[in-house]
Amino acid sequence: MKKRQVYGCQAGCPVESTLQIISGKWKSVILYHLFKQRLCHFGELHSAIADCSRRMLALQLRELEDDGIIKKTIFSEIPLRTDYTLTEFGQTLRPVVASLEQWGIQYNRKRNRSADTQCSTFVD
Amino acid sequence: MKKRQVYGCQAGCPVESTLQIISGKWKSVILYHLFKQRLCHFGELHSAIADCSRRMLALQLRELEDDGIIKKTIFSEIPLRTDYTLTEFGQTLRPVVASLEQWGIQYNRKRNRSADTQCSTFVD
DNA sequence: CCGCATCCACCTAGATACTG
DNA sequence: CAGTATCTAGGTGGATGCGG
Repeated sequence: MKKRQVYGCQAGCPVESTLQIISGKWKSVILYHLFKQRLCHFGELHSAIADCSRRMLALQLRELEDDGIIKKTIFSEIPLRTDYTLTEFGQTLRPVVASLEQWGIQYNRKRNRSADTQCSTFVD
Repeated sequence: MKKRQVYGCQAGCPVESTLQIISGKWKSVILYHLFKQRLCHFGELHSAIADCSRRMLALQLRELEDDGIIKKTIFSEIPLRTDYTLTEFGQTLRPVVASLEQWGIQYNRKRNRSADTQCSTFVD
C-alpha cells in the first residue's frame, strides 16, 4: 500500500537501516517528546511541535506505529483522546535520540550564549 | 539562494537543531563513511552509497560543507580528484553517528541472524 | 573524474472540509 | 479532540549534457 523503502540498505549499512526507521521529517522530534514525557496525547505533541501540521503528525505517528516503535491507545470518550507511548522496541532508540538531543544542546549553546534556559534533558 | 530552514527550532528544541544540520537524506550516511575512513574521494563515497545519485551526493556534500561539517580539497589534476574530510566541528558529530550505527547493527542482527558479517564499526 | 545547469515527472505536504 | 480524504502548488530528485 504505502511507499517507504527509501534506503536500499546496501551491504547492510547500519546507518541506512536506522534511517529507514527514524528518518521521517518529524519522527525523532516526536520520539524526543515521548522520551521526555513517557506518554503524550495527540494534542500535546501537536502543540509541542508547532511547525508540524495535524496531517503530518498523524502520518508520522502512523509510520512509527507500523514499525512497532510506538503504541497508540484510543479512548472513545467525548471529547476524543488518544495516548501514545513507546513500545519496548521503541525504548531501544533512547540512546539515539539522546545523542541527537545532546548535540543539539551544545549546538544551541554555541549559537546563542544567552539562551541557557533550554528544555530540560531526559538523560538522567 | 537556497531553501533550507526546515525546522523552526521552536523553543530551542535541541533535537530540531540537530536535525536542521544532519537531516538531509544522505548526510548521516556520508558522515558515517567519513568517520570510518577519515578521508574520502567523491567516487569512493559514490560507490559506497550506491543508491545516492551523483547529483544528490554533490548537493548533500555541498550543504555539509556550507554548514562547516566537512572540508573539501580540490586537486585540479587530470583526472580530477576531490578529498572530503571532517572539520573539527564535524568531528563533534561522532557520537551521534556512532549511535545511529550502533542501533542499526542491533537492528540488522535482529532481522537477519545469519548476517553476522556486517561492516566493521568505527567505534573503537 | 568531479560537479553544476537545465529540464521535467513525481511526490510531498499544506489547506480545507468532513466524520466519530 | 483525533484523524482522514481530497485537491493542488511547489519542492525534490533523476536524466542528461557541458565544462574544468
